[in-house]
Amino acid sequence: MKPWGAIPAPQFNLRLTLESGQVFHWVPEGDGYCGLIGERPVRVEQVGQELRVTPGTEEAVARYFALDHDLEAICASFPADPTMAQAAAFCSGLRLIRQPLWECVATFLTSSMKQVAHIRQMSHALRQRFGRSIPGWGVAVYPEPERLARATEAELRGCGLGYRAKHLLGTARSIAEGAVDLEALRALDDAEALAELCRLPGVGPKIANCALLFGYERLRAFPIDVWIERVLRRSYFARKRKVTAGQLREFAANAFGPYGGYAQQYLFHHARSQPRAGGGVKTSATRRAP
DNA sequence: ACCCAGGGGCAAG
DNA sequence: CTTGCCCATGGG
Repeated sequence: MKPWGAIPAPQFNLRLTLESGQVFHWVPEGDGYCGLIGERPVRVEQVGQELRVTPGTEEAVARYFALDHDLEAICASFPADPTMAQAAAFCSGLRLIRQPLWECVATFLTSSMKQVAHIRQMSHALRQRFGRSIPGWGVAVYPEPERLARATEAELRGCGLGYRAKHLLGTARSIAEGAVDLEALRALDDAEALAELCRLPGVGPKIANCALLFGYERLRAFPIDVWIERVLRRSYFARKRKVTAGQLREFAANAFGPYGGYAQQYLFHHARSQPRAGGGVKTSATRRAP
């Protein structure tokens, strides 16, 4: 009997998906990754068009990595332009992960102004310090809002959060005391859910859209950060001088269709993987030219 | 609408 | 080793 469960995974690229800035707690191990899906420890490795996973986690893994998303239909819905085509080709097999809500909101809250390496460090520090640890497993469960609500700002700063400590504490308390109910937001439309998320301290339009996209599976959500802003200005507003944030938002909402979030993720990851584009090199996959 | 604090890893000097 | 870059949110 095989020591793993097998899942067919056509049109899927595990490495690309896990290293595209969606989640920050998976640890490379051998030719695969160890991590958690919610509270469940999982090891996953891709061999060709098959995933080999911890036995019993097949269903959770398939759902987490959204293997049911129809990538062909999604890519076919994108606007037909060279920028989009290049990004889609570069990101072939990249899927949007279905993340647990609280973990998603909290992690993206801490991501503001931070590079991937540091977001990863903060995530692991918070997990180790406040989360339930699993014997024999290198990654601990992300701490519940109730647990973080009992922490002090100084303790959170001790996890490397800096000024984000205050925001995470405030947000954890809002949720722990029921001022905002993340589960209940599932019933709202995109705009209403966005507004509710923005009530949380440290959560603005960018992070709220990340939560909509990665947590609530609102595949139209289009988070705009400076990387995406550069792509949009360069590729879609090349002739215009003054383009306001509002114009960019409006354009993004209309031009990329029902799967705009996928388009955004592909444009984002492609842009960040270009060597020295815009000065900062951020992803672990990028390397400087010799 | 504009301006700037804030924080620490990391690349560059 | 030291300097400067990164770049979301909130508050003035």
